[in-house]
Amino acid sequence: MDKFKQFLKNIAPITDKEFADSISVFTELHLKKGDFFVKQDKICRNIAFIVSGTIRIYYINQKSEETTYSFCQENCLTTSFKSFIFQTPSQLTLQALENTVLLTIDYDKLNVLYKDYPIWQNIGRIITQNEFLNMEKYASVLNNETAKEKYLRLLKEQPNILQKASIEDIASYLGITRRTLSRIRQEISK
Amino acid sequence: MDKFKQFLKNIAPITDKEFADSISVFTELHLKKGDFFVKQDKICRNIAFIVSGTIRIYYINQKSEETTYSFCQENCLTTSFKSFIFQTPSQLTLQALENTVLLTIDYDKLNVLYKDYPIWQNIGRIITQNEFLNMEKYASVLNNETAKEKYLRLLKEQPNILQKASIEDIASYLGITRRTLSRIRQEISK
DNA sequence: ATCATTTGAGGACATTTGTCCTTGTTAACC
DNA sequence: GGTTAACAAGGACAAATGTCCTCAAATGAT
Repeated sequence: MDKFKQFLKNIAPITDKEFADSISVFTELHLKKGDFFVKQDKICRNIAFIVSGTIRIYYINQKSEETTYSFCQENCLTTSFKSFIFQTPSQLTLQALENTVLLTIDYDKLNVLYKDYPIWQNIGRIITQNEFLNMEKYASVLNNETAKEKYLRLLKEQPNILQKASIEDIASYLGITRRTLSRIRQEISK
Repeated sequence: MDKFKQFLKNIAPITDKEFADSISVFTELHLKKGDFFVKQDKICRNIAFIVSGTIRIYYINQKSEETTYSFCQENCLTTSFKSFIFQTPSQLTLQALENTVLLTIDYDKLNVLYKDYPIWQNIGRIITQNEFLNMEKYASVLNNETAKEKYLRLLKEQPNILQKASIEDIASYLGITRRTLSRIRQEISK
């Protein structure tokens, strides 16, 4: 709970009272390794704060290959954004890579918060902005960096992902093949 | 003006009265080919609706190369998003690829609209969402498509960009070199 | 514990892409 | 109108990455 409060306070000046009122509509959800938080083609009803654990988001691309969209870890929010905001079927799948604890809120309850607490409007807007900036950064990396640079960046930014995700998952996140990632790892280990 | 009204109505149900009140705080700006709308390291004070023309957004990457971030055309919004929302120096440069007509509004005036007209809060939120979804799409393309696929996609989605942007600009947008783009174009022309 | 399945490393070769360069063409400027 | 600079095409070779594959180790299930 404290983690979530701190997370929100870093976004907007939510009062303790507002937080206490709000937190009561969140639900704690425990996922086991391999469990799904959102499945493809289902409408994503919830957005979640990750208290602990790791969620892998992926989709099936035009070539029918699984592509990792992102790895979400502790102290981050996770959802199938497009599906959640439009309440349409999700193209993304969200799956726990390890046992994971979430604080979730569903679409209707979030809209009640938006209505009752103006601060939540700010929080919602800022979160969307942050998601945009993250995606912009990711696109810039994909556009400008070599396979090796992208891998080293991931190691630096999410060092523990290596212990949690498979080589396959990481390769598709970086937009390269397993073979290329294997070569890079070999080269680095020297 | 009508173009802009239609654009806004497609986003949120703004009334004719609200539109008439709002439009008065926008400024029409005419850029000649080559003129800058936003320069790197300056704070981006304005957001603009493109009435006609084309804006190229680019940045200098870690290897000191110009990288095209996007091509914005008629009936779209354009700004250096991060710089505008945080009012911090822009990493992006926005330049007209041809004579361009804009409707612009500055940061302070937009915040007045947010305050006075709740509908503008919605518009602002939805625009941010759309920007996110565009960026998500772009990242997905960069991650999954080959050079040729990316080029064909650009041809399909922004066919007239070829007449307006240089091969260099297009190559950096697609994350490939001039040489590769030249080969693709040769192959296609057969 | 045993067997089957999944996963990661890496060989061999093909393909794609990049680098460096030259050339011809177009466009811009005095 | 002639000169210069910018731009696009493409040759030759190098480097990076992908494809297909095998093998060994790790993991999971019975």
